[in-house]
Amino acid sequence: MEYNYRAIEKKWQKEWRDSGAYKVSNSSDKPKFYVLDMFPYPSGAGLHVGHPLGYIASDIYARFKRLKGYNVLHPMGFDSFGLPAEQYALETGQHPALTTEKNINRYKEQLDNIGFCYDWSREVRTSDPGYYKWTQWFFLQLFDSWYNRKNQKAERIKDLVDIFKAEGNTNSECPGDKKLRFTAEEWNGFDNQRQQEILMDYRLAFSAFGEVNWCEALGTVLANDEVVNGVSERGGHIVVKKKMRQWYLRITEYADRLLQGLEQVDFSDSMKEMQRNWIGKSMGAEISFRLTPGPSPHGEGIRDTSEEMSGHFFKSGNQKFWKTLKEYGRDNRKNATQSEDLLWQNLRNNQLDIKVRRQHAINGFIADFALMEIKLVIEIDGDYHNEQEQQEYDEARTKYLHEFGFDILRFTNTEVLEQTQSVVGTIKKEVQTRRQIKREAAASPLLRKEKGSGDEATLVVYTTRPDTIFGVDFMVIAPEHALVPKITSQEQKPAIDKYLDYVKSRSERERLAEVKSITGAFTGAYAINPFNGRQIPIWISEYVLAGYGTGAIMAVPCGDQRDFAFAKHFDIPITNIIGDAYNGEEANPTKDATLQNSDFLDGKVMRDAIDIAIDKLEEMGIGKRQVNYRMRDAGFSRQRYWGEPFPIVYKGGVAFALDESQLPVELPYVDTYSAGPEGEGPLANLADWIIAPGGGTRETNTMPGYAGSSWYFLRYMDPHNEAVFADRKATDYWSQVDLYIGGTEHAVGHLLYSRLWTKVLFDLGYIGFEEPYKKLVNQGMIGSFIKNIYRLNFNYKIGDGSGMVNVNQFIEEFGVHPEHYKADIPNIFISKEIAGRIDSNSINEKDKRLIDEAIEKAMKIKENIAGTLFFDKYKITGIPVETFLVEDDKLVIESFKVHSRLGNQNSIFVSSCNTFHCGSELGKMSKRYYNVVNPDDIVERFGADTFRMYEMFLGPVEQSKPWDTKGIEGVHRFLRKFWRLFADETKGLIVTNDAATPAELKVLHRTIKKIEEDTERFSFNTAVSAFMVCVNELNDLKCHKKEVLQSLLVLITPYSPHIAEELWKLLGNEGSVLDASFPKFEEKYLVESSKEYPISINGKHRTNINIALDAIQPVVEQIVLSNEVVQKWLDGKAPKKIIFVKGKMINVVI
RNA sequence: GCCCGGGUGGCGGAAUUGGUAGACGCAGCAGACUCAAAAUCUGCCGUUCGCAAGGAUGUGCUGGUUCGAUUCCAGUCCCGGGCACCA
Repeated sequence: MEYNYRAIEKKWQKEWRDSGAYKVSNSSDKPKFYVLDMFPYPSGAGLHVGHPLGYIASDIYARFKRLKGYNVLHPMGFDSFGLPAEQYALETGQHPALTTEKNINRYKEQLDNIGFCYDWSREVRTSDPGYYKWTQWFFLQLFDSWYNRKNQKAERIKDLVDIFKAEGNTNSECPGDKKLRFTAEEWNGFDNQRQQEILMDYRLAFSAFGEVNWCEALGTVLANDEVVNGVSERGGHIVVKKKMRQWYLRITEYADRLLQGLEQVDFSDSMKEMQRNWIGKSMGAEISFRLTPGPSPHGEGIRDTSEEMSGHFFKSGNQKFWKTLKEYGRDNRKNATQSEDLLWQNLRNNQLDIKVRRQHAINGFIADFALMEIKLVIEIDGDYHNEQEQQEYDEARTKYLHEFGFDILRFTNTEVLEQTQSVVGTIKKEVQTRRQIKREAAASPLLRKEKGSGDEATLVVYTTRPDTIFGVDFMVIAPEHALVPKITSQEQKPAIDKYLDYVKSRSERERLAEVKSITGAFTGAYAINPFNGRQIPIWISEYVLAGYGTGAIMAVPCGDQRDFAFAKHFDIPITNIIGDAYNGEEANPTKDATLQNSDFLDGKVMRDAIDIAIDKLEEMGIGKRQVNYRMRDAGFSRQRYWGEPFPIVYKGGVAFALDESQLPVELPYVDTYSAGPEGEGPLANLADWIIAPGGGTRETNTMPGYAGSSWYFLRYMDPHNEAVFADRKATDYWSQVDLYIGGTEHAVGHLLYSRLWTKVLFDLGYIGFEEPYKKLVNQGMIGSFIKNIYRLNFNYKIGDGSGMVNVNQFIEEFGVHPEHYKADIPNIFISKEIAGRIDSNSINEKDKRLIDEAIEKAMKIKENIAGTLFFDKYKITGIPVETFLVEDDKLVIESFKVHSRLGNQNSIFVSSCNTFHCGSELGKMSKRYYNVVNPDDIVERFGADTFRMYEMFLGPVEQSKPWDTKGIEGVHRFLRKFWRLFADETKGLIVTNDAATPAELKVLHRTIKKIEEDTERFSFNTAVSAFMVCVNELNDLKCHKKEVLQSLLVLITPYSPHIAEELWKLLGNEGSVLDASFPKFEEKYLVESSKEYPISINGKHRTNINIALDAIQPVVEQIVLSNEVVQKWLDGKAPKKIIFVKGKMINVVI
């Protein structure tokens, strides 16, 4: 009875399919376990051996959990919307629906060959209308939600509208347009269109104008991947930025929760780190700097900061006036009005649990009362000015205080005098609300300022190092910064304009490419250091990005390398604030130096000074703690065909959601895939479809690839439900994915988006959990060697040789690319050794002679073929050669001539020895390297069980490693050996019912323990090796006992299910081994009475002695010392010390 | 540049808390069976000295802690992955 794996595997795969062995129920007494693979995009190339690595790992784990008594959900599906199918359609005219269907069928066939335990009845495809109906539905939920920062969760738009009706947006900042402020009255006065526009600035799915890569020549928008060095990857056409209306997901609102959620999930450190980097949270401060006057090109300039105005309205940028101001405040306090005094009596001494200052100077103003902590000013409108004048002052003052983040509460004299308690109550309430907001703001992206903004009088910078404020030698703002035209001085205008032209001429790619070049221009304007009044020049430079922070930085050259380089390049004097820690040669970004030349921070360690500095800035009202995120809102529309249509119609320019009952919006059939008239997606060409039945025009963008994959794990739970995306009972039962396996390439994209969707669904009450994936395991890539052959460069002239052939002409003439040209051109191939010498310019005479001879030979052959041939002497090109034509880096020349796309009978090989070597380097498995190994071939040769075990045996799942088909023999031999424990070729089944010996039981239970532990911690490679050890030992013991073997069979089922099932049946068992229960490990079989102790002398292992495990130290010492090896090493001396670690080892120190 | 991994035989890799480094497999060498091949089985297999017994040395490199370090600490080099004028 032979191990006929082909027959066995086919038989059981059919059996499992017919009996529905892997069908999973949503109701079970067993505990649930959800094992999920990242579903594949079904590409035309099919699977290669790298793909199933993760699938095998998850399959093993799923089967293991099933044996352990869990109800296991282990589904599979297809991420079937995507660009490649559309690209293919564009090239061949085949509809993506057809090619996708074809590819999926091939994938399923390949997957079934490997024997996975998927419940195919739960298969999902993102391109199915029954599936994307719900993707569209999710989009509508996002569209109909906003993020309530107070409650830190998504809420419905109608609740937001209620708030606006009642109080406007005074208590919540608008995330879309941070400057937008309106009252309830104003809101109610807006027309519907205006209201919808405002709501769009709050929606979690919103539309806005964004830049896309527009390629005029191709008439389409390109993904970032498709753009290389500013031109299209295909064809090399110019690509420009074009503004288009796009959909976005407001993921930035969830930045903090996405960050915090990482604490609750079991992802690898590097994975978490990648997500943290992506979110890019940094803590720092925003600091407002006053500007000194600089004559503007328009002659307006900035208002003179030393200007003094009448009344108690002051503006001052320098200390002299600050002082004057303070004196003025003191005077006012002495001459307070009656109402001021009355209110003061009610506010002083922390009566409202907050410190209130009276007649306090804030940035050039004297406020009647100032509550610095919450940035609130209380003013009592007196009656000693005429009304007109008073209003002007108030207006100006309000404006300026707003600029510094203060709000003003106004009361009249009469109010204060007559309704004192009501006034105090109002203040009290305001204090509470503002404190609450402040708390939230500290924990959310709320406080982010509008990018690139700034106002005329101040420059707001973001810094993580406010402690270095005395080391600021210049400011740098982004060239796109709104302040640039306003502050540029007359003299500097030409230089700035020139620089701006230069920046415009550079594509984003270029700006990013030349990281180290230093460019910039001086604006002629100065900012004022608020602490020492120093004038700081303001520069612009492309190294400061408009999109991050405030688009402006304070440059501290002694502490930041880029700032340092900039200062050196433009000869800006450098202030040293860290003494010896700065050597003048390079910046020192330390946080541990002690500050000098830093006024009130002198002597402080920088790390501690950060908080002190911010406190001071806050107290002065010119700075605040600020959290910044690198993450941007996620673009959610594509100008493509093969994706989910949006359930959106436009009426009068306003986007409206379709009603749920109108879903799905099915993707209409098209026969051309070219872009719409304005570069929209192909859907824009369908004049009929665009007109929506209920009026209005449809959105012609489609959703991106990650739309469908953001929630697919939920659909598996209840895949055929037509009423909801999944029944709440089903999502409550299956809940989080317990184990998610997939590649690192989705670390930030897919994982972040699906975490976002899950959080939104949770907030809206649709599901009961907030994180989709409890544990994530990343499988490594399986690489493959790329074998390179080196060809002597040549040119081939057609016909009479009147012109050299360029590639396009060649293709026209011969119908193939020259590289694939199989005709009789006598190509000359150079062996790796000589090629290496050519590359390193150390080519010797012999090499030259060999090559010259080859050329001569080629020329002779050439006489028989048309055209003219030229060789480029001693210049070579490495070309990937089909790996199956190379053995141990040696080219199989005869096969090459026949089977390679590069070879023909005239091929000439130049080598300095008998064999012809190719180059070899580790790389990706890819069609274009001709190194793809197809799992079907491996399964055909060795069987699915061997393939599964070998993939696991290669090394840890998480690790990347090269594929080597040779090694698979070992695993195959192991399975045959395993089979022979049960059956003999001639005698048939040889399993006996004899009782197992202690030695056999020991082997078995040691294996049970090892397999259980290793499987549980995803150490599948060591588990396979444990099986090998076990089989070797049972073989040595000649053990064929059912008692032992049957348990072993269950153990190995997850790894090699087919052979296990077959032998299970042969042993006469009823039912399937899939439903057996995992053998129970029993310690008692492993208990030993003695141990072969390793004996070390001075830490070096010398011998082993068998000693009883319960022996106590004195006895052990005696035994050890009497040992002859130990005696020899002691050489008559007495040991200094004997270290005895019970059950481990003994070390004698001499 | 920053962040995260990782460096162990000819190769893939093992050593779970500091305790016999190199499990298991591949490749290689020697042998058995065979007319032969395949298949199978046995032995050897880090380097080095030695006929052997046995010794020296050895986990990228340099130091340190320890009775004892692949494992812990400091520094350094190299490789892989991610991010990148991010203030």
